[in-house]
Amino acid sequence: MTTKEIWLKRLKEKGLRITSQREAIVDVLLNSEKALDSMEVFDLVHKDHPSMGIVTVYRTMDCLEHLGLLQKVHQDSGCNKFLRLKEGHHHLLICSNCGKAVYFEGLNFGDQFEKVAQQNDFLLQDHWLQLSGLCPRCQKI
Amino acid sequence: MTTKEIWLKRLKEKGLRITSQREAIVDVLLNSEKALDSMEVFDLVHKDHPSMGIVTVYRTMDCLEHLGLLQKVHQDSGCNKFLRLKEGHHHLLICSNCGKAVYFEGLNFGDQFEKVAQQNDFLLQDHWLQLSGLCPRCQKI
DNA sequence: TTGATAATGAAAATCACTATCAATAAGAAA
DNA sequence: TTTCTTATTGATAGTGATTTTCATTATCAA
Repeated sequence: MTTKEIWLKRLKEKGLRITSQREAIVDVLLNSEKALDSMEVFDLVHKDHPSMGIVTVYRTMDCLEHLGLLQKVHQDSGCNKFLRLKEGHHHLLICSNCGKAVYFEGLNFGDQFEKVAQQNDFLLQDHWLQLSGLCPRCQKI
Repeated sequence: MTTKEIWLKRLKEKGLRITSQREAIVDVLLNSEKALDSMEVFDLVHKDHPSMGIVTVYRTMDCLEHLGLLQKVHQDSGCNKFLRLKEGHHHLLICSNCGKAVYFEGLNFGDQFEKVAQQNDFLLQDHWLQLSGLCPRCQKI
């Protein structure tokens, strides 16, 4: 089962309908290696679906986020971009030039974070870690 | 010299003027233990300065950010909140309930971050780490 | 094939923020 | 202190991104 099929199945399970617009938006999101905002998705989708309205993009992105398929990514360039969410625990490495996003695992600072929280009498709930730099391609430019 | 005096001196050094509005805004920011957005600052300042316009708050916050006295803080509740910036390298621990923000030091993951970047052929430029949990007060509620 | 209703697109409304501009006030110089 | 330059202010209008509304359309279960 492809990722697209999984996503569409997820929509169906919630009683939501599969429309050609939603399929087109999902296609764009699954084929992008960087986080996209609604306007960027709209522009990309518009080529094949000239009649699609921007409002449908906003609504669909929102819907996919609520289903846990997309996540918001925070960057200096804005906090309204969405990236396909990867299952499990991981962090993000983002190219500061082109926006390419890579999930990585292997770092586990849980104990240290817990210690810092205790030192400040906080009850730790979550953490947020993101690395930024230049991806291989952008280093060569 | 109080922090307020330092901030006002900083303004003066740049040829900027000390106005009663700016003083009032600085007071609010220095007395807040959580990050505030412009509207929140406006509401707090408005009590003593009913004639102050929201535009002045926007301008002053912007100005203080450029002077390196304030920094933008990203949270689920919004990415337009400002917090007084602490000098040196540090990270933030934020209460998910009341927003109280505490700077902490002592964690240095530079080497590990560098390693992850190399594994992905990225040239590391920056990192962003934030812990969230319940502050002492909010744990008791 | 039908029918209930979810989804769509267009337009209007809202929101946060920015730009414009005449009036005001800070503060350096006289 | 008074004067004068000009930074700052507040009101207003303007902008761009997102949302709400609503009549029309399309999905999909029966």
